[in-house]
Amino acid sequence: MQEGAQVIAGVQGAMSPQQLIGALVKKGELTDPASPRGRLLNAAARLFEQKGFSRTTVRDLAAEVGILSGSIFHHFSSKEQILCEVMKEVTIFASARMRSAVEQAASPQEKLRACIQSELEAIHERAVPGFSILVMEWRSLSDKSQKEVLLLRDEYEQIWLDAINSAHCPGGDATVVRRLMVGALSHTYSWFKVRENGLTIPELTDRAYQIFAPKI
Amino acid sequence: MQEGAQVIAGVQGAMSPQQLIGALVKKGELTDPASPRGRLLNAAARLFEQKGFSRTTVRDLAAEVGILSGSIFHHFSSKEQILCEVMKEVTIFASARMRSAVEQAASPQEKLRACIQSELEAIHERAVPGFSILVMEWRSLSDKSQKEVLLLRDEYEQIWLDAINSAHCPGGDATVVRRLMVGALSHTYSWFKVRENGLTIPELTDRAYQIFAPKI
DNA sequence: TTGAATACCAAGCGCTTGCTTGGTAGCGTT
DNA sequence: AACGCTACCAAGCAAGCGCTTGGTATTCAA
Repeated sequence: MQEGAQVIAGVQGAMSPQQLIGALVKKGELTDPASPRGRLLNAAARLFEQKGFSRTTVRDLAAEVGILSGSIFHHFSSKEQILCEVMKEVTIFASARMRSAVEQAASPQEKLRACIQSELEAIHERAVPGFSILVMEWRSLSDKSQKEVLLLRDEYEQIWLDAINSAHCPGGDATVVRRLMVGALSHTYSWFKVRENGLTIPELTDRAYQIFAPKI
Repeated sequence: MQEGAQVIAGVQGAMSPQQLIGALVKKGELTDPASPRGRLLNAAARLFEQKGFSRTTVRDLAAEVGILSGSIFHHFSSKEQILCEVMKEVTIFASARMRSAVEQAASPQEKLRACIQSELEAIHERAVPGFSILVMEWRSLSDKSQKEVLLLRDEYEQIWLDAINSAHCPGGDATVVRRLMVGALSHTYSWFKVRENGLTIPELTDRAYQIFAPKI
């Protein structure tokens, strides 16, 4: 059993989101989504993403999980701490997801494409609920919390930078390219809808790849 | 003198922001920034951009122009209306600015480059204070206000779409390309700083152009 | 000289906000 | 049976919020 899980973990791309979450929970890197704290974090991720951090009240959040607002502060010390914890867990999960997607890809070009698709899936599928919060609500965090999240964020960005460098994208150094790309991709949250019978995520990935990847 | 101004207006790219604002005020399209209402709108644009709409209180805004909070509602019916008016005036000004920049450019490629540079200047120079609000605070507007702003926004976007189409950018239809671009460019607000002795705006324009324009 | 319009003050209302406090029900351990 | 721990409720506080009301000083046209 353990060995079987190891094998599956080796080909992580084949892991379902639930499997990946389970593995990360076991390692103690994520909060169990079935626990009271975990349910609060998931609900907060959804609400902060839908309505924005400052337009979400602790009463909204409490109602979402079926408790009273005061009870939230048995699990968290402040509303801002909830945002911080959400961002940290979202980052950890998105990193693990993208790393496994990149590992599955063979060529540098495919790795870059995997990054793009992984981030788009994180934003639009249920893959990583709350991912867009990372960009949209950054200013709602205190300086102290920003530093905490940034430590985890660096891992995530390093995967991107490696992919961009290896693929030899145009537009100068990888940092600038990545920053332009994170803007382009995260902004899709406000206009791209999966359900409409228009663009699909793989198609949108293609468009972005055509733009950012080197044209031969 | 008047003729001289006319000549300069003909080559509108040479107009200073103050001249352009003056012309638009004369046409009744913008509020006079020297009027009480105009000073409130300018202060609101600065504050909403710096701190975000919901983190800016009417008391903050009142203090910024040196009046009491209640006096604001002599000029506006609600805080949200202020945001709406700011967005409308910002859009009108940015449209006029970009149109003149595009008219000055000769080739389709130069027109696209002019669009990119104009939008980056709008975001980062004092050129169009509050421009980033258009993207960042969109969700803070009511549906009704969104429609009002959208009418003006369409003009602005049409300039972009024409430029993208004429320049034959990769990445499929112009609408998607523009949407990826607006994300990339507006997100620069949170990482690009003019003062640092790093990238300049023309240099950043080049990077973005290299990415989005067709490579030969 | 009067009257209307503009721009603002002074005071505060009603509501919502994040958060606190004191207490309790359920549960597993000893 | 007694304990301690977790998870929660019930009630509400203090502060801050957008906004209202009634009144005043200044300006300018009639």
